[in-house]
Amino acid sequence: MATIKDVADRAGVSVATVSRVLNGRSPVAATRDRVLAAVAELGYRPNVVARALRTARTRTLGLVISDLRNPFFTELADAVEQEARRLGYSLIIGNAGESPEQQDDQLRTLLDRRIDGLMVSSAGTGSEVLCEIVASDTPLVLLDRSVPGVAAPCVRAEGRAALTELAAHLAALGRRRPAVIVAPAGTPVGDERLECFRSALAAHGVALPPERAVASPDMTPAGGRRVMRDLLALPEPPDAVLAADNLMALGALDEVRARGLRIPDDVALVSFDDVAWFAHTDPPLTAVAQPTRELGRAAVHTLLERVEGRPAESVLLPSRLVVRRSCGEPA
Amino acid sequence: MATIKDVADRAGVSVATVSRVLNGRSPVAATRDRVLAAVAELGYRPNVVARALRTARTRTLGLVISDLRNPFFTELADAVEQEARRLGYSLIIGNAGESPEQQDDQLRTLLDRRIDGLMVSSAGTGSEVLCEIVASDTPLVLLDRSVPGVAAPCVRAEGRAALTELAAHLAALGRRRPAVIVAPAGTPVGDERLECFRSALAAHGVALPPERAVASPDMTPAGGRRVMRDLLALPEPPDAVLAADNLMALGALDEVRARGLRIPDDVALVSFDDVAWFAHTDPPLTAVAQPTRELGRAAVHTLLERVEGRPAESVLLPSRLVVRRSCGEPA
DNA sequence: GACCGCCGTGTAATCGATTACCTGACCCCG
DNA sequence: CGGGGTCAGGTAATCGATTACACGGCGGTC
Repeated sequence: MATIKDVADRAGVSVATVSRVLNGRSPVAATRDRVLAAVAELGYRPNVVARALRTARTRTLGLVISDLRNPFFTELADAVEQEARRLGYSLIIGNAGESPEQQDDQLRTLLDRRIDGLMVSSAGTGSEVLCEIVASDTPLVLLDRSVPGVAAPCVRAEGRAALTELAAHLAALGRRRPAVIVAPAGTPVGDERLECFRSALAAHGVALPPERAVASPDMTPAGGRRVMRDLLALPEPPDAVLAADNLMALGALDEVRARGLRIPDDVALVSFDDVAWFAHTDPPLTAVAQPTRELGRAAVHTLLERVEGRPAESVLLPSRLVVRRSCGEPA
Repeated sequence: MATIKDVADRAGVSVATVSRVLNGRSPVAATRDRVLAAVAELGYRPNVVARALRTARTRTLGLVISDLRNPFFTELADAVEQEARRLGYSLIIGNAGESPEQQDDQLRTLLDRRIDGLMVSSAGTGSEVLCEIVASDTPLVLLDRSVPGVAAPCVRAEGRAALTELAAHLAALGRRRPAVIVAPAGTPVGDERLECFRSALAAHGVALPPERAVASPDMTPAGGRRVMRDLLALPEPPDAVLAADNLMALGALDEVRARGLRIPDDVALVSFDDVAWFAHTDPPLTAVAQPTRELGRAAVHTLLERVEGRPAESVLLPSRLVVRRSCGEPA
């Protein structure tokens, strides 16, 4: 593999000149042409490892997500990668698989690779490594999930408007006994969404008592299914269920089907998180859609502000309600 | 951030000694303890960029996949990452988004980062960059999709046994007019699977005429849906359809539903590729399951053979039929 | 007691780039 | 025609690690 020295020899100049040409700091056409010709002939590509060592910049960002196999995060990661690439950065994705230990492992690996900045959609609550990162002032942006005690800008979606709309939608369809399958304990976003939904319902004179807001043990279809079973076993079972995440919604759907109940006739189902698959379920699921791709883009922009030394602020984007058919047809 | 020199100063030894201790080449307990104490006190972590420059090894593998948002590839990527990490390597994932240009872009980026080896699940047919990679003898393994003209070991699944089983399954359920939604042109694996299925059907006296083996324009739900529409418009519409990929199967399912037909009563549907979601569709889809995680693991092992200078061979793993309810209940 | 060999450790070269600093050619002006 | 300014481009230091080589101290052997 050709090095800058080979190019210099071939063009009959010094390595410094080659470097200058390649970085656009040589205005002299004659030498520049010779150098570029040599680059082309040798198929030279700069060694980014050496460059990173010298400049202390890798032009690489890191993204640690809680679960790569969750389609919401897959799309988020894809959006982040595209935007990073568009702006001349590479992205390294680390998958935490919803395990705090694996998350820490991924964080360490990314730090060791001297990435220029880090985005984290944290699994579980505050991590020691995250605090170290803040302390070491590596640019950090929290994505989708804020972490208490970690002072870093957070890019996420809020659901107030969409949940207000959802409450109205359900009320208009005559649903009086809503329930929520809440995210596992320790997800502050989840609590916030719950309160939002509760107050939006109250505005229509509909109550959301604690026994109908049940936390799932984990963010999986199995967890969602379990909670749905418990909800349906209630003396007054719900006539509409909101699941706080797409995987739990899926599990809830399974439980409803397994009991031979029909959606939306017997119970309405809504998911927080819209993923492409929901358009293909039977019936297509009404969902609160987070602006996934915008979140990814905003995260990259916010992070690059920090990378380039400017202060950066948190970003809160609106979600919107996507009405399909899982709550019944509007009149 | 502490460097090896800081550690050396603190421990009162030279950088060479620190390096030797850290790489296990110093058997002397006394100095080793001093060095390790200094490492701990300073929170020293070796600069992998510098190490990579010196040793010309990054302990990083690259994976380029055709579409990150396709759940089959997501799971594949996850499996590859886990196995790589288990063996002490990092993985950088590049998403080609089913675009050959973007694939080439990702390949170049990975080469520039001086990864030790590369796994590619290629979008489209032979790429110039892929040939360059083979020529530059960067260790390369093809994953899931072989590429004609690229001499590299290929790790993929074959479907003979599963398709034979599927043919028997369909025959036993009285399906006489099977059809196939074929992968877009230029996917050799697709043709092979088609032939496999055709001959397996022939063994049961069932024909698969060309008009019932239609290639989709692309690997998307929309493409699958379009082909399904054409198939159902045939004078003799099929009574069982095999889609060559999970996304096309999804589109096919939509079209069947949109027409008010029922699965399996009016038409049976089978997907090549099993993904977690298929257990949650209505009805749950029968599918040919590739051994996704094993494929990922095998790809890493094969690649590391090449990385460590040993010859490596192609791997062909068996698929298996997962019978759910989309072809009808067995008698 | 001298010599040899072994072994632990330090010195310095090296990987491939970037860049501060210096040199020398050329031009312009007085 | 000489001095100073401009500027292209070369020399060499540098980033943080690894590692070949040199060196010195110690122990064993004759």
